[in-house]
Amino acid sequence: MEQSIKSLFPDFTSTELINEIDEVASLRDFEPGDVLIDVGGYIKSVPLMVSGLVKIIKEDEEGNELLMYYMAPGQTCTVSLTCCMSQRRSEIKAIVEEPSKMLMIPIQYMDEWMIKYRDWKNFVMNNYRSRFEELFQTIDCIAFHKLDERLVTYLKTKSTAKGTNVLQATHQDIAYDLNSSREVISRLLKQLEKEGRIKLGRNKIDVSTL
DNA sequence: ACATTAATTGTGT
DNA sequence: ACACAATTAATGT
Repeated sequence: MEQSIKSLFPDFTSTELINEIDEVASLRDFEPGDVLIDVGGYIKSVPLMVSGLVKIIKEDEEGNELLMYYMAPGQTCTVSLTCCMSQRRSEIKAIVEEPSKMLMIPIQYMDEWMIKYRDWKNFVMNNYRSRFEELFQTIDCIAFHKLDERLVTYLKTKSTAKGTNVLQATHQDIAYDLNSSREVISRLLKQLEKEGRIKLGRNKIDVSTL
């Protein structure tokens, strides 16, 4: 246990911190479709990702979604950190995409750990930085690039996040993530296939040649 | 193995 | 964006 925490979260250097995590955290399993946190919700525990994949989306009043970024093993939910520190409600929704395990840490430890453990603070800050970078990239993509380029970026991001070249998704799923329509995605995918950049199949997209 | 049906994908307007 | 056609996978008989 101790070893796996160390290798997953290299930022944790002090044994006191690791021991305390070991003590107060509970390991929980999540299934695809589970909602970690919804818009407007408060949070009671901060998750440390051990395995799996979670997607973070922004949702507007009409229920239109937009993929923000993925949360992968070794990371934490930045939003839940801000939420618990300032007692604010969540602006986003987190949906489990692949069976996942996470260490749940009750939020009452957060304030204390920030002061007590330098390495915890580092971890949180590093996490912030990488999340911000990802977000900037996403914003850049939305603001300055056409949908076809966004789609390519999306496919690349998704395949690295999932660690596979064959993505399991319907055109509709992708359309939701990019806040577009299914027909448009179908046509763009078809185009990419014609260009020989991907291979299409029902419910799957082979991205290995992208 | 075949028919039925639901889900996914393709296309024209 | 909508309507509909075509194709594919899943399921029952």
